[in-house]
Amino acid sequence: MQISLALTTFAEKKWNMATKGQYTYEYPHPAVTADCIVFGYDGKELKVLLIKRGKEKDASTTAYVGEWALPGGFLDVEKDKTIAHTAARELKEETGLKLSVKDFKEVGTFSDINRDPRERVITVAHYALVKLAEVKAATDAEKAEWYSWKDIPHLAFDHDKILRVAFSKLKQNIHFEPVGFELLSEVFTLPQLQNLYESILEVKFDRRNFANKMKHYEILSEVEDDTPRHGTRTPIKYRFDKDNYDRLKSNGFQLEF
Amino acid sequence: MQISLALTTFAEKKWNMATKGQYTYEYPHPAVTADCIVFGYDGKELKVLLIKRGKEKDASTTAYVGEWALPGGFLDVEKDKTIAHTAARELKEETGLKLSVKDFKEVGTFSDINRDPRERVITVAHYALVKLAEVKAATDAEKAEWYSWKDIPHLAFDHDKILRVAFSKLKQNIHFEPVGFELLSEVFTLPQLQNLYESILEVKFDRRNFANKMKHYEILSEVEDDTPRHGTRTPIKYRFDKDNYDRLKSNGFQLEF
DNA sequence: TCAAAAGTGTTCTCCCTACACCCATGG
DNA sequence: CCATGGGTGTAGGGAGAACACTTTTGA
Repeated sequence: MQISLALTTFAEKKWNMATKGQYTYEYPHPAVTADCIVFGYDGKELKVLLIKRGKEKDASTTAYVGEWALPGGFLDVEKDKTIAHTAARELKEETGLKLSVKDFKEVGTFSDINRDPRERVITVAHYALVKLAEVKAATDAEKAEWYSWKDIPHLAFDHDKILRVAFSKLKQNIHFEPVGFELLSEVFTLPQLQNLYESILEVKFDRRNFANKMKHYEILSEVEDDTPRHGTRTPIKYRFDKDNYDRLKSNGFQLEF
Repeated sequence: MQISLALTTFAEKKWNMATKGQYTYEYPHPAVTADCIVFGYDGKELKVLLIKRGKEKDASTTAYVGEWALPGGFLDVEKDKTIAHTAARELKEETGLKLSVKDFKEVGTFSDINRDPRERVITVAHYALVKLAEVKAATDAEKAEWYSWKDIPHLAFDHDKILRVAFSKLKQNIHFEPVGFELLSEVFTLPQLQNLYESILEVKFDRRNFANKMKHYEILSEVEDDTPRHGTRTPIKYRFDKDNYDRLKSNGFQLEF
């Protein structure tokens, strides 16, 4: 719906400009976009959702055609209640992924005067954390692709920089946010949780210490498995204890690593 | 310079609109502003720099005339290299305070569709920390006023909300940033430093534990006073040991409170 | 003279860290 | 059968938290 509107606007640009003086201001305005950094985790690696630019837009008005980029697009001045709504709407349009507005956390504003060759464009970057297993089917493989964090291609515009900043924000927020909740599937193992923290924080932890600390927080509860474990080779499955987590959080807690 | 340009644009709005079709886009663009939250500390209380709106602009085009607000203003699409440059430029124009672009830390974007009654305006809030004693003389008392944090009046637009968010960002960043360096005058006392941390974190510390911890970091050095202290009633003066602080910081340290 | 402000040191506890062995599975 | 992956417990050290008394000055 929104896509077709954007397409029309772009396609009609030439005669619009000549015949209608559509939107006029007494001093220059920048264009404003929202970009999305969607992080996913498959139990092994941290991943990011990227799109290939220009597949379906008029190439003459689209920069960086054929390059990989972060999903995102222009603020709808009349309809988007906030810039986070822009992020959610554009993500849906470009990748099929439907997230709630409050799943987006603001990363920051990128406003370098020449960051877009077409006109002055200011972008507000947002990141979101998703359970990869649960959303993979919902992402439109025609347009979007999940890239391993360690294997990201060069991106269009200043999106390389935006991605780096988004990752460092995630790295900071991991101390205050329930990152595990949001990235892991509902049932997970301790090694998976540890690997996730190690991926984001870019450090290695001692297995025993990590397990001790996690147990100490009392936010994990064992999932009783149908198949009784014989050895220790197959890891124990856990799920988050949301009640305990919420109680900790409301007391102003902080995950320390 | 920029002020006169803005004034002209505003004053000429009516006939500009009619005679010139100045800046036209094929789809609507929002206006973009930068707002500044300047925190200062006088050794007793945390303060914020506010301006009174509309004293010198055409009232018919200015919203919230006569109310207090955060300093800030519109992005100059052609000249401001980044939105932080907007913040620095507008702060200078509106309050006389001249800060470097890198003194501003981004707080976030405020984009509610109705936050400005005139047109869609998105603002990027920035905070800055200044040594109140050193800049007080430089702020234009005609236009701007320093308000104690505990005594802030109701503000125009959504600036109340912006201020709250800025303060909570400051509260977070205090764990990673040398807030003392930036807010305290060069020479200060331990009680002042403690009071500053208590003001920002909204907690009380035990005097002895606070002193122990600070000494342990080895980032304070005593300033030998000309007048030898008789009793303990007059506090010892310190300055920051920048070398030690930088060394700690480069090793990835974190102030814990 | 009394209240308020500032300096100082010790003990206890808890959490973080370092560290090694066993078991089961799959190749 | 051996390499890999996963589970588990303990001892030591360091840092945070709790805690009281003395001195001086200003009211």
